[in-house]
Amino acid sequence: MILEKKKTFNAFAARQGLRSTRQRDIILDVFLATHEHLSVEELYLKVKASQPGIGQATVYRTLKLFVEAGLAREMMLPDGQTRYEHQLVGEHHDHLICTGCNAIIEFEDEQIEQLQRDIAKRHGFSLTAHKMQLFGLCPACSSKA
Amino acid sequence: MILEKKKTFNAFAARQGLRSTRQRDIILDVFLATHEHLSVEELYLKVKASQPGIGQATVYRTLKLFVEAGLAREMMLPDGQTRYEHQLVGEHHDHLICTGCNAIIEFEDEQIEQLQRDIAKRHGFSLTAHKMQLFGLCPACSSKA
DNA sequence: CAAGTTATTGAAAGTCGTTTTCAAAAGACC
DNA sequence: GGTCTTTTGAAAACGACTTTCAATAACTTG
Ligand SMILES: [Mn+2]
Ligand SMILES: [Mn+2]
Ligand SMILES: [Zn+2]
Ligand SMILES: [Zn+2]
Repeated sequence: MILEKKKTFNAFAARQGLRSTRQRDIILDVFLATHEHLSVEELYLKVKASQPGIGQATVYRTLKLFVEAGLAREMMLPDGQTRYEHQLVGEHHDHLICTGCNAIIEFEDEQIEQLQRDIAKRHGFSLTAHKMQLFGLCPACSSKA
Repeated sequence: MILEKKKTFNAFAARQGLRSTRQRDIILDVFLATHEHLSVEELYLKVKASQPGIGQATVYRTLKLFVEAGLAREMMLPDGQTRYEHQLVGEHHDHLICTGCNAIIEFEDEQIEQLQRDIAKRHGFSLTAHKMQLFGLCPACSSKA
């Protein structure tokens, strides 16, 4: 699975005439080893553990390549940092976010997706993407408050 | 209606012990005269037309007060600028955005809202807010492409 | 309404995430 | 290896916003 994603990226790189570098390999390994919604800074710190000399700019640049290659998705939470998460082909989910502890729960709701398509259609729009985030307090944070 | 909103703000200001200033009056007037989703910069330029000496920081500060007072809502589009729009008590809408011409269409969908509440409930969350934006091409932009 | 107190203001500096610049280093191809 | 390009890291630049601070304006009180 991880191997498959590496192949996806290598194929993308070849297609784009990108060179294969040690830095991109490490960043890809670190990214694929995570299962969260990490900010560039967080990723950068993890990457530096494997390879101290690596530059922040390279991490920024490389994550954008992952998005182009289709294996990462960019997301913005209200904290003003861009975060990246794995993107599986043909899959999509939205987020339920605890404003107390920043926990993120992923969900899919085909009914909502359909209603969204209906709304777009009603206005003659050709829909290309959407963003939906629900904010509240998770059970633990609710009981604390 | 505009008068009523001014009263809302004055009541808020009184409650908070805020002073009534010429700057806040002008910014409120300009804000209430708009019907779009304006960035701070756009608002600032409009405000400067009425009152050239006014500072950008004052516009930033004042718009936050409007949000606290409940008469404005803050929104973020992917362009990285905070925008403000009118907020009517008890009303809510989401946005359908054309990525071609940046047109914004507002919509409400009680079915989706209900499904969102269901999702939150299913995860034991107490929902406090949500953000939903649909992206695509409006009819005009679709036909161009 | 003058004096005293405190909030507000505008300009400029600071912050923070991100992007760009640029010279050195590394990859690709011969 | 030699040549041509891409990539890299450090540092500077950027852009939206926030903070600082001294001057000014709004209330309060006598
Ligand atoms: Mn996710
Ligand atoms: Mn709106
Ligand atoms: Zn929580
Ligand atoms: Zn359009």
